[in-house]
Amino acid sequence: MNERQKRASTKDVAKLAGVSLGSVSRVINKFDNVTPEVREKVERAMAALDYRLNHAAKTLRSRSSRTVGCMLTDITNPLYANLFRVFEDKFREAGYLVLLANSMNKGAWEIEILEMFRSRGMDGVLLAPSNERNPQVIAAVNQLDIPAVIVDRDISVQQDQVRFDHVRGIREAASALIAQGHRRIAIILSGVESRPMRRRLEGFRAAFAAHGILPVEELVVRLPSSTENAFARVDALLRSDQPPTAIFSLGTNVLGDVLSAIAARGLRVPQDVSVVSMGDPEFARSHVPAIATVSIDIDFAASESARLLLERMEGRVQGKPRRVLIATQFVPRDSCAEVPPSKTRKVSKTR
Amino acid sequence: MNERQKRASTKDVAKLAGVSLGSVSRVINKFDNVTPEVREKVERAMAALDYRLNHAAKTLRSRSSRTVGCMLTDITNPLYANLFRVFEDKFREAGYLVLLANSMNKGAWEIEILEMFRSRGMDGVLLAPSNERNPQVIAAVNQLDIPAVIVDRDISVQQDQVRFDHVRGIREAASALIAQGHRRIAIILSGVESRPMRRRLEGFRAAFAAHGILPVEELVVRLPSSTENAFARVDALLRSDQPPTAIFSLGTNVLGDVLSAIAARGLRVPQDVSVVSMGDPEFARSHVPAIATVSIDIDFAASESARLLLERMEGRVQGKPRRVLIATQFVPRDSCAEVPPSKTRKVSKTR
DNA sequence: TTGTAAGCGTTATCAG
DNA sequence: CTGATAACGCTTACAA
Repeated sequence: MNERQKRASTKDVAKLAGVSLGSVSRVINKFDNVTPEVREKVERAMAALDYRLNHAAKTLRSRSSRTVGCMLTDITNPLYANLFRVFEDKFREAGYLVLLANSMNKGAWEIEILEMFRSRGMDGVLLAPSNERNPQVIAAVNQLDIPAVIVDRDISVQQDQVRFDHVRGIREAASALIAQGHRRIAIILSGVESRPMRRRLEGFRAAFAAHGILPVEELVVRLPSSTENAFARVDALLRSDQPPTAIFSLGTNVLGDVLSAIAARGLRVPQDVSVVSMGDPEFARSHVPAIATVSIDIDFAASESARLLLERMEGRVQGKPRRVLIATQFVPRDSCAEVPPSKTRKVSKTR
Repeated sequence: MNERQKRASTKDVAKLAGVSLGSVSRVINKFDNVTPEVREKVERAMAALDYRLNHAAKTLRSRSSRTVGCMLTDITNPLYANLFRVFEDKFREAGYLVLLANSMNKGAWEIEILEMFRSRGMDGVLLAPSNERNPQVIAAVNQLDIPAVIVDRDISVQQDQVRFDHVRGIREAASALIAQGHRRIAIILSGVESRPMRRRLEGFRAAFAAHGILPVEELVVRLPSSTENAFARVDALLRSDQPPTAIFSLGTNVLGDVLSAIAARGLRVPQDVSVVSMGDPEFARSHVPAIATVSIDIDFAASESARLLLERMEGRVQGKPRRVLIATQFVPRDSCAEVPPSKTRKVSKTR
């Protein structure tokens, strides 16, 4: 790095340009009431001194950091990574910076992060607290005195919220499978107990209920962490006496594991096992056979969150919390088919 | 959110506690020379007023933001997401916050981000500029007057650098395949032209050179973006008159596509096609057959970067730039096998 | 339109 | 060990 010579301040610029501090500030902030001559003198001086605005001073004085905080569970989850990127883009356009903090599912960290957001003077925050049932976390969220938006959580707080209608998409998908004769349907859920997991299971059960039957509880698999490998679990299901005839792959990175486990046992999709995935990645579309999915428009969730938050931050909206519910949709594809007759009989025998 | 009552300052705390401003500051910063009584009075007052440190004021006065910047191409790339997370952890331990900025491969943004880092008073920065050949970006990096570490770039600047020895791992892997009789080896590279891509190709060519032969240029596939789907490209290769007998899958998300394309054509790994992947994800290990990989210890790169940067920031190290080269290694697994005799003949005919 | 000066909330430097 | 006071670099009234 270069020798660290003292950075030029507005005062230095004013002196060199032969104008006052106020004029420099007006030029920096693009005020109208500045004569072209003054503006040019200031700009010349700024260039000559390689002047940079000191953001801390600006924040201190103007009481706005032009920064928003973004608290997620874990950015290595591609869903969150996408959410962040779109959110960052929207705010960049609006002249804000986004500060990312990963809570890694730890309640204590979530509280710490919220403290930090306050201390650092965030103008607004986006929150996806994983500990949505932790009273201390809820209290900390409620005590926030800055605009906030909560993403896809069942948490009862006085802030704007954006949620996915997970139930509907999964219900549609499960219904379709049931209509195709499937009864032994496995569902692989990943991540900690939280809204997405809960709602997906709810939709799953609702589909069975609508057909007057019950899901097979042994086929409900909860992976403790979203990084956990699903291969062994799926493999075990497939080895059992009564293997599933269809599998919901609802974790972030589990589709590959599921397909790999199916192939490893010499089974075929969809002839032996039907598969439904989540989030509609490119991979699912190009796979042969194409994998049916429950689509989740994470980009839309991100931009809606950004919109709600910006409206609050800019004072364009006040009053009671708003709720946005984003639809999810079943996208049927070749990976789902009728249950093979032999398997149907086998199942009917046991019921 | 709650009603926004004016936040308490150190002055308020001092008044309520009946001590001076200086004493409050000493308590906050955990100085030794404070009597227990004073400390307790201050702490009580802070609690009563729900006092929060104003970070902007602290930064302005102390000339340290206790924040480091992290400029990456795109956090949705899992490799970068992991890098960030480990980096963030290390700095959190040291009492710093990490500010993430995605440059999305845009040179103009990279320059803008560097400006922003300066303006916001970063104490240090980690950079992985995608435009490593862009003179303006290089100039901007060189002009930084804060400690910096560059990650895995071929860029000639006066800063500490951490790099992977991509060449070696790929060379080992390619040599192993060549030794198994493979000649038509495809290599799928993703992302923009940059060090990782360049070096991997270099290692690939080096292995052929060592055996006195040349790679088949038509089998070198460059995917323009790291999000681009590789299925169609691999499918096209496999359909050709002279399909590859082995495939290097060196992009971040391409392994799934490669396996899927192979399976879609009814081919088997490794009997028909050998496969080598990159980065050693869990998925590769549990897949049947297990996928050979060129391992890349991204966590180690992140912690080494953090170490180098912290040493500079804390002034423990001065002087000329340091270079860390991190080994990559070929991990052979079942996905690689001898070329089937029929295919060997086919190739030998054409040479 | 421009200049002047106060003050944002902290830390740092002195005396006491 | 504690208190008073001057910065830090900027914005923002208000006065000229």
